[in-house]
Amino acid sequence: MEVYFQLIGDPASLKSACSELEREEFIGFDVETTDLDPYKGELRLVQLSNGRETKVVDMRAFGSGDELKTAPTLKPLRDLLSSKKQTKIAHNAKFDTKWTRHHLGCDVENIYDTYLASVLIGSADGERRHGLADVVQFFLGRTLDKTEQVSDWGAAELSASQIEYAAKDAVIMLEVRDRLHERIIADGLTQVLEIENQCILPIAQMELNGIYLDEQRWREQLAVVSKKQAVAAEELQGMLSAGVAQASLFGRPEINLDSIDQVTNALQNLGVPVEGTTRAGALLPLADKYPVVAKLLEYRQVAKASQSFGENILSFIEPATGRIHADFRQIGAPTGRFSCSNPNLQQIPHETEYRRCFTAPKGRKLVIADYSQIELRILADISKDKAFIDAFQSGADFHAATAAQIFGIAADAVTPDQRSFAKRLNFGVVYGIGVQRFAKMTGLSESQAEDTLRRYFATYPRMDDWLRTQAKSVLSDRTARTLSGRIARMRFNENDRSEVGAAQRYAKNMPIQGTSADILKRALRLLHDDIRGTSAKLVNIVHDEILVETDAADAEETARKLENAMLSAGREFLKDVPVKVDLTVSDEWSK
DNA sequence: GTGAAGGGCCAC
DNA sequence: AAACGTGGCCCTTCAC
Repeated sequence: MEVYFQLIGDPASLKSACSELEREEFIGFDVETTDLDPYKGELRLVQLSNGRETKVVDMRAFGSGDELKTAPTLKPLRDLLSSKKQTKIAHNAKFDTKWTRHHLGCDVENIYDTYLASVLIGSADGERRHGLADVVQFFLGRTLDKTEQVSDWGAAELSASQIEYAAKDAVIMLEVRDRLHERIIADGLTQVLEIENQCILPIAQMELNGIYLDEQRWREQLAVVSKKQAVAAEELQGMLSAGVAQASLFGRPEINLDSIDQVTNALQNLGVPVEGTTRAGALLPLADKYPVVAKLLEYRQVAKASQSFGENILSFIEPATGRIHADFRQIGAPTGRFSCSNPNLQQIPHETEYRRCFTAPKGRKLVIADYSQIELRILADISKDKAFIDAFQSGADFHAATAAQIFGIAADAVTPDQRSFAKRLNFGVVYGIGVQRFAKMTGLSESQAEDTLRRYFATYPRMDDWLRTQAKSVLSDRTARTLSGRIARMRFNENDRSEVGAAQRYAKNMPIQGTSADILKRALRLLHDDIRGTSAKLVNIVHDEILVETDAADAEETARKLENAMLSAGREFLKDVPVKVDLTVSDEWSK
């Protein structure tokens, strides 16, 4: 395929190129960089295409480092990218957007992400890869050569092949979008794609913002845990060795305490009845009778703490900012939930000792907001169950209300145990819990558990209907959708009871979990638009929780904006159930 | 040496 | 143990 491009290396050419492109409705957009990390590398090329010809801007011609952010000669480029008039089509636009924000100093507006579009379509199609070359192959039936992607973009002189490659990636975006968009419309995915496209900018900004971790506090906590681990390891080693058949010539045989095989073996030699798994839930009943089991559980706990939440997380502190810039995958799960890695900021232990290490720097505050019982509210709204909705509308303690209903007592007579029981039941229902699991969870006999579930579902008959409908329709449909239209396809062998059961539970849970993700993403955009230009910075999200860092003086205003964004987003989806957000303003990520 | 799988466990 | 949904990280084990 012949590629037409113009290499741009002077202000006058850039200006005329940008005014040409201003007249376009769609612009293919791509960048080439010397690193994957905008805090480490250089923005080398910016490519803009109208689908016929590509403008390849050589950024070195306009300055280096921070100069680019303010260079007046780059204003036409900034204006074009931040204009809402033309749609900028990019593949995995979070990447290009981060580089543009950090090196050019502007936001890319009106983004169409062909990567996210392909992922959304793929959820309905089944497994497929979503790299640009894969998408081009699948949707256009053409082969795209990506070998130059990993070439040296820091070279003094870029080769003709490199520039041609750069141009090609941008020019093809328009055609890719056209084909993807036919499927987006046909599959009923326009609303969810809009939510995703609008969410890119907030996430790109959040990754650049990073979150501040008080290294000294973290190290203090780590020291405490490491010491506990050493003590527990020593004690456990001693207790386990007693059961090993023969001591070696060199004294007590060492058991690898992290080896399930070796530990199981040692426990069995001591007469502890372990078979199959050694996970905490299974061992807990044995802990009373066997001190060595209790010690193992203690060791596991501190080992997990010091291994998963120890020194390693400190290595993610970016020297340039002193903060942690994790990777967020916008469609991390088919339900639409985010996933997070390097490090995973969504799995920091809830204990204060850990969370309090994530702090606001001096003069700043953290505004922390989370949706209250959002998944149960979604279930109430989707199922339109009157008693369920009433319980939320009354504003009463929802779990206590459920307890009162299933135990047939007055709301003010509910004991803490009964409330806790109802809470576990409410959560279990969202996951499609069955009689057996519920019985084990609560210690009830199976017939008692069955009876309790029957009473529960009798209390909320329309919810029962909805769950049953989901379980039934998935058998023929093999799909489930959220309120935004996000779709997930299930693959299962209809003759395999456990696979069918899993698909049915997924069909119950996916619309609930996924609608929660829809709402959060919508909230992130509303928040982004409302805090732009203020001291407030998005720093973390954890499924139903948003953390914003702000100047202390602006904390109250930021809190109001965050609450409003979350409530508005929730109300766009939930028509019959009130949305509730809990807010905290603090110096650290804890209450 | 490296990578995948399995087990376990952290979050919501 | 698990017929309770979604992720990622750490460690061991084992194959290449």
